[in-house]
Amino acid sequence: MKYDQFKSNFAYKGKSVYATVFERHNDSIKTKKQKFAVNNLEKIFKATFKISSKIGFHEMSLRDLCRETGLSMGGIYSCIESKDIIAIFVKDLVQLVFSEIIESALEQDDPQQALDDLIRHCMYSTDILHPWFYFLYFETRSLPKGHQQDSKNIELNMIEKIEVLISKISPSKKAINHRYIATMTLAMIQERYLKHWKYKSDDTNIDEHADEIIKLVHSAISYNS
Amino acid sequence: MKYDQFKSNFAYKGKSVYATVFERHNDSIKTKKQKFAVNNLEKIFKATFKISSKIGFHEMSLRDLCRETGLSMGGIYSCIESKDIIAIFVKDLVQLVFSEIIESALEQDDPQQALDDLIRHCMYSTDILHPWFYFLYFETRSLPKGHQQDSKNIELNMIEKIEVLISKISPSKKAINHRYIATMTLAMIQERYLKHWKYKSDDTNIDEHADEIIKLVHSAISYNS
DNA sequence: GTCTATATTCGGATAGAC
DNA sequence: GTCTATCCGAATATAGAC
Repeated sequence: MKYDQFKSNFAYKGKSVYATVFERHNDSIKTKKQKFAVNNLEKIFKATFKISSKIGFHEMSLRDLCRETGLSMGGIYSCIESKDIIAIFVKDLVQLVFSEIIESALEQDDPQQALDDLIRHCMYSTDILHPWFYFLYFETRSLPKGHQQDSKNIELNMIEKIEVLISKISPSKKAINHRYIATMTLAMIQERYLKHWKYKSDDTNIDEHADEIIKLVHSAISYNS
Repeated sequence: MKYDQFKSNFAYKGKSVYATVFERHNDSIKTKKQKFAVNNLEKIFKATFKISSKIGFHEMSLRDLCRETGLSMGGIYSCIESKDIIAIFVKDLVQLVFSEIIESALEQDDPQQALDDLIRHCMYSTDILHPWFYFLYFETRSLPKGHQQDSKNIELNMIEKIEVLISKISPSKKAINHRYIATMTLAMIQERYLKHWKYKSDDTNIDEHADEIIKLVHSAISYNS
């Protein structure tokens, strides 16, 4: 399944992301009407990602956020109970998306196909939800203490799943350590969304990029000497 | 040249890093006696790295810095003219170290050996100066606008040099794009110092880790199909 | 060269009108 | 549900004593 097809089936694109956030956290959101809340959440997240990507989450003041969203302080606080909770909502959504990607890729029996799908779907979802994944990576330190380990576990869990698949593909020990290949696979996937500025003007599209990563992983798995 | 030998020849370890900072920036440092300045710079940088790695540079207040260094506000400001300049000094040192690593590795004629050395020396120097490189990666956004591009250029320059070496090793076009392999090589090097928390309790030492990266790069260069 | 004390600005958060 | 006005603590930076 290539990018276009993946995207058309993807549950978290457009407005539906904010609806998901609202449904998962409506206990802490003062505004109870979904229509109002989703509309403001969209403004708040888009503005947060825009400003934070330039200067960082902590340096972004709520007055910056008012200016960018067009909302007032009161309007902001009707959707979020504190500044911190914006980052927590992001972590929660990223966690949800990755867990669904993993679950879906592991449904099939062929480990080779499962690995390729996992790599592809990670790349596609981190592209569609780029600001969310980018934010979480760079702002994990801004999360309240209890949530920071969650963020690291999202990554460790993904590496573990990749490692298991590699070991199924190549049961005998090869030249390059499997855990190590798994770690590097994720690092290569992250490279694209973390260094977005490198790829904006690039002619390599995301399908080709995924192909290159998959080839590189295959070459590492089968490497001898 | 393995880690221990590299480290014993390395110019920027221990106190000499702070002496380098002082020499390169003494025009903006009020304290003119090297002995005093170097001593305080050491305290300031160590404290900055410790606090920033946990909560981020912007969230670190100068009062935090006073507490951690044992210096007063006046003592801090005798060595740095503003908070921002701490980050600028870091960028400057990282730039210096990488440019010397590149220059030294490219002195030899064999491109295969030069590439292996470049990878190894990047890994070793980013390990020895871990807090400096880690800080620059995560705090590039905290740099004053004019300095942010410098930071990105350090990375782009390294990738370019790696790409040239790969193309010398493998002049004919192979299955995986050379620019792409170069980009991934740097991403793999960075993986270790960016996710330090993964490797603290790991039994893989840095020489073995460098070996694995070099094997993986070789496998990518020679991959067919 | 280093300290304490202070000026001044700006942050997150809230109360109450509409 | 959204706005304006305001509280209060904390931030960077400086002035002047020692």
